[in-house]
Parts: sequence; C-alpha cells; structure tokens
Amino acid sequence: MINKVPTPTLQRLPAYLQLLKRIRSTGKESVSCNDIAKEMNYNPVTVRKDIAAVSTIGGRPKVGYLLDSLILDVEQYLGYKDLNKAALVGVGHLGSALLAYPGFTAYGVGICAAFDSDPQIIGTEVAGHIVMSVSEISTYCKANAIKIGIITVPASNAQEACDMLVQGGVRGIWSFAPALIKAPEDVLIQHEDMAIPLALLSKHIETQS
Amino acid sequence: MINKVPTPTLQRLPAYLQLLKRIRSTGKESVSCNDIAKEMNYNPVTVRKDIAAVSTIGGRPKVGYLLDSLILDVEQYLGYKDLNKAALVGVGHLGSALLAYPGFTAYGVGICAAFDSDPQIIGTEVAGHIVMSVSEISTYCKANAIKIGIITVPASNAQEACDMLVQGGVRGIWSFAPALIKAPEDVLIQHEDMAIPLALLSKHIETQS
DNA sequence: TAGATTGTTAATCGATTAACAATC
DNA sequence: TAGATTGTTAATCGATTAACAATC
Repeated sequence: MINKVPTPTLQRLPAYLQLLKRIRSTGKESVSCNDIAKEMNYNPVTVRKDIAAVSTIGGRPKVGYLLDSLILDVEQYLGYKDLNKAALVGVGHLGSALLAYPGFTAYGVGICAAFDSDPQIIGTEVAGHIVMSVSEISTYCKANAIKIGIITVPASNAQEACDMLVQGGVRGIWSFAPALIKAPEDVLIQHEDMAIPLALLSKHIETQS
Repeated sequence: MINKVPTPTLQRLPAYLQLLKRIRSTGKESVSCNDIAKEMNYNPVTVRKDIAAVSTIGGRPKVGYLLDSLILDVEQYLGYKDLNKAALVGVGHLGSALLAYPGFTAYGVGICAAFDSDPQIIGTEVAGHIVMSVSEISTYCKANAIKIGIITVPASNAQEACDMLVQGGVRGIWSFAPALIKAPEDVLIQHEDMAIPLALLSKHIETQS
C-alpha cells in the first residue's frame, strides 16, 4: 500500500473492481496481472503498479493475486464500505433518472434528499424522495451531515445551487450542469461534461472517414 | 493550427468554448490567455498552447485573441458545425433523460432513433421518438448512416447492444452501462463510468476529514 | 518608449513502459 | 529444475511549466 496514489491509477480502480468481480463469479480464486492487462488492454506493468498501490497482501509468483482479498482491498480503498450521504439539486429528467438509479450505494454514495425550485415539483414524490424546496438546502445539509452535492439544474442556476450546497457544508460536488462553477478550494468539483466524450467521438469519426 | 492535438487539450476545449461564449455575451470582443487561465485555474502557457493548437489566426500582443474568430475556430475544431447522427439503445430512466435533453445538437450530435428490447416500450413515443425493437438496430443504422451509438441498457445487455451497433456500422460508442464492452479497434468506446467521479469525491472527503 | 501580451524554446515533472532480478 | 509470475529499478515519453524573446 502506497501513500499517494496517482490519479490515473485511482481512475482505473473502478474498472478493475468490476472485472475482478466478474472473474470471481466464474469460480476462479486468483488472477494474474497479465490476464487483467490483456482483458483491459493495459500494459501488465501498469496493472502491477496499480494493484501494488492498493493491495495489502502481495501477489504470489506463478499464481497471481487472490481474488477475494484483492476485491476487498480495492473496495476498501475506494471507500465503498462506508456510505457518503448526498443531496441532489434539480429534479428534472436527469435528476429523476439519477434518483431512480439504485446503483450508487454500491459506489459508497447514497442520495438521501432531493431539492428543486419549481413549486409544481416541490412536495411531490420522486423515486421515494419527497422533493424539498431549494431554500432548505443548507439547513438540511448541515443537519444531516451531507457531504456530497449533486447538481442537475440548468446551467444558469448551477452556481446558485453550488453556493447553497457549500453553505450547507458539502465537501464535494458532482455537477452535470454545462457551466463553470466556482467553490472554495477545499470543495472538490467533479464536472461531468457530456461535451467531452462527444467531442472525442466526433473527432474520432472525422479522422477515420 | 497543429496537426496532432494532445488529448488533454481536446478535453479542455469544450470548457474553453463555454467560457468564451460567456465572455462574449458580456459584450467583450477580445480576451487574453491570462484572463482565461485565471478564470479556469489553468497555467497561462497551457491556455496559450491549447489555443495555438486550434486557432487559425493568432492572438495580438497587448490585445489578446479575438473572441468571435476564436469561438468559430474552437467550434470548427470540435466538429460542432456538422451533425453526427446517433442511435440510443435502452429507453429506461437514463435513456429517456438523454432522449429528452435538447443540448446534444449543440455538441454536434443528434439522436435520431431509440431502441429497446421490452415489448411494452417498443412502439411507444418517448421525447418525440417512436421506440423501435433492438432487432432492427443494425439494419436501421446501416440504412441511415448512423455513426454513433449510445448505450443505456443494463450491464448484462451492454455487449449485445454494442455488437448490434457495430454490425450496423457505427464508428463510436458512448456507453453508460457499468460493464466492460469490447469492440473492434477502430470503433472508439467512450465509457461514462459514474464510479470514477464518485470514487474521486469519496477519496477527497475521506482525506479531508 | 514602456508594458502587456503572444509565441517559442528549454526544463521539469509524472506516468508509462522496458529491462531485469527475485520467488515460488 | 524450469517457467511463470511478481516486484523493482531504470528508461522513455508526453504534458506541463518556466524562461525568455518577439511584437504591438
């Protein structure tokens, strides 16, 4: 286990975890880094370094890494064991879809409140959550130790939503709004910019034809 | 204009574009890379290199870059001028949300067909699209020169959806399924892995407290 | 002219990859 | 033992940043 894990490694870990679980489901008990590398199109050394960064027990020559142990280590490292509470702001199409998605708890994040500014929507139930008014955001977040904010409002309201979440004490924000938002340095902003993958795809198609 | 633009640069371009448009909307006609850098928390040299990579006319000392011209260049480079046709597979919560989102055409991508495997859903109208059966994917894509596939099916069906899209001749795939999917090398797969930003957020929160 | 700004060349930094030793 | 595999050290590669020259 290494102190500072490089961001690229951290970003690959979720995909490793997924693969490891799939391999385990076939009944295997160990896996070599070469197998992982081949499956994911990575260099074997990259895989070995990545695993070395989070694994508590090393691999065994001729055998590889023990699946059970490795899976636990990765989950442990990614923080999938303890749940971070999240609040979602903006119950539109995308917000509703995220609220209805059951998979986030597997990633250590649980959405436990939803907010909107539309009186038509406030008070209605969406995927088991009664939508609250945005005016309650900061009070609610403080009272319930919410650590993550999810922003699914239009670009024009994104900064406002961010400000209220920050005031409520969240430490990280996952934003889907196509807007640059600003927060204090110690609040991490993860901007899900749909334009990026689409740009990469467009470029790829263009250069191929 | 440089031949091969580094991927990191390409990934920053959509954010530049957004900022440039916002600055233009305030009435300004030019912008310096220092302003951009300060606004986005980048190194000014990074900005200058990024812009040099896509700009057709250079900046002017003491003035900066002309906004109108620069915006056009970035849009041109990102391919926002000609529309790539896309087909979406999996009309669940997320799929419906994406279908209803009007913003993709601004990114040069237009969803023009939706497919699902559920007989209950096939034939219904979602956001203006009549949902077709997955069995029609490859025929439809070939006939309509669809170049991009969007996968919003459960993980267990992702590979199947991918295969049908590839058979239909798509050149790139944008997948939201939490699964590793495989395609021929010349088909670019953009995997939108929700687990990655969530992992980064969890890590950040953990290391702070 | 002086100063702001671009543009380029060189230095630095970090991640990936290659080479090889260690081990079961 | 031989061979597969891990683990580590060194080399490479590419992106970022620093230094500086050019220009209006």
